[in-house]
Amino acid sequence: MPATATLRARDRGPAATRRAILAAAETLLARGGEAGLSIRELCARAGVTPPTVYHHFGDKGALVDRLVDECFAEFDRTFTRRRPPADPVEALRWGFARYVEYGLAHPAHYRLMFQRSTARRSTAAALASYDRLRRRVAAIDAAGRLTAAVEDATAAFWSAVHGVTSLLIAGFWKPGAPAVALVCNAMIAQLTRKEAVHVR
Amino acid sequence: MPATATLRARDRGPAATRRAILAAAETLLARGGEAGLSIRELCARAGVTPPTVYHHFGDKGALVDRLVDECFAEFDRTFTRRRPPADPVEALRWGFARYVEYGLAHPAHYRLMFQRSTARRSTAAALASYDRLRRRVAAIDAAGRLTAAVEDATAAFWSAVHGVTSLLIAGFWKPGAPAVALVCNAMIAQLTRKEAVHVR
DNA sequence: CCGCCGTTATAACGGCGCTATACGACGATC
DNA sequence: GATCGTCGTATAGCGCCGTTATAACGGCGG
Repeated sequence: MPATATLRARDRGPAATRRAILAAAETLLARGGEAGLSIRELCARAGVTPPTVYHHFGDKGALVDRLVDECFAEFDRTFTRRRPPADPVEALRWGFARYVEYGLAHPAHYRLMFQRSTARRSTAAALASYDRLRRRVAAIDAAGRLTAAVEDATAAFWSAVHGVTSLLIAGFWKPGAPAVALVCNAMIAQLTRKEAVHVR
Repeated sequence: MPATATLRARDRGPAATRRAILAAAETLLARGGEAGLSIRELCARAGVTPPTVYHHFGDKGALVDRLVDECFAEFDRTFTRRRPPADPVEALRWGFARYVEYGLAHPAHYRLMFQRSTARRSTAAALASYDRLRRRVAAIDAAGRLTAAVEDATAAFWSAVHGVTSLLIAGFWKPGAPAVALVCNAMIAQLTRKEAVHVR
């Protein structure tokens, strides 16, 4: 039993209550996906009653938005915990591997972040993540090794790695499937080159 | 007002009732996505009461399964309505365009077919669709123009085109975005070749 | 000490998926 | 032609959901 749930909300302070609610939401999401994320079940786990949740977050959608922000924070940590290779193309390949890893480790989180049915506006956290990919691609371009516009290549890379990740998560094939490497390698081979080309 | 809903179920026969239920389900899916697909709302539109639905389909999941089957039938029609180019590689490129077209025309259907949260077993209809793609890829291989194993290349092609389609549907970029063509072209350029290579 | 206001709780509303039960129509049986 | 079983459909209700009107609690400024 989590310690945060043993205390009633009254004896804990608003900030801790917010944290307990988000923590319970994350647990429920991890266990039962978006469908398993129920306000009432969440309240039982967090030692809180529904009006408290609505007081702090407004409605369920807003609560999920905050949860997605936390997911993106953890997603970012996946890329910053370890150092990428110095070579910009290898760094991109390394980033693809981390991306797929995150999806497989947190499938419910991934679905919420990238496949939410109700189209919400992209949060700042999501845009920041996308921008990190763009900077990686820009670094390849700066080295004279990108064969397309930075903006387009970034979108293409994300599309491809998102495609393999979502099908992996959906269970259409297994983690080590050759298709995963095939897609990543094909995109890198086609949109980058081995040697720098100096355009003046 | 649809004619099928003006009659009470009693005066219509079981087969027509089934059809009316599925038709109402499809309308609701198209209008409000999976979340808008409610049994009770569906009943109101089909002129039917809940036990009738459960008598015919078992539960909501099974009803959705049947609906997905119908989606795959329409999906198939997208590829058979028009003739693909004779060249096998161009036929694949043509198929990618039809695939993306279908996703953009029927986003809620697409999500249900390929992004359903509750992982159901793949239906025969879904496997048949995948097999059609595999045959297209096998035709490229038979022409000596595939640079990977048929199985792996098929999975890779699907991953890539699914990636662009789902991000298009999610609204992350617009239909004409360069990334779409970039991904499709990169995959084709990397996994096929222009001229046949005869390996004996 | 009083009153205010942010925070939390009680209890309820309407809608959901689903079902126990009962009723009606139709074909088989005598 | 009357009887009966069976299949299809309807009534009414259960337990869950997200959400909210209302009220009680408790720390803080007066």
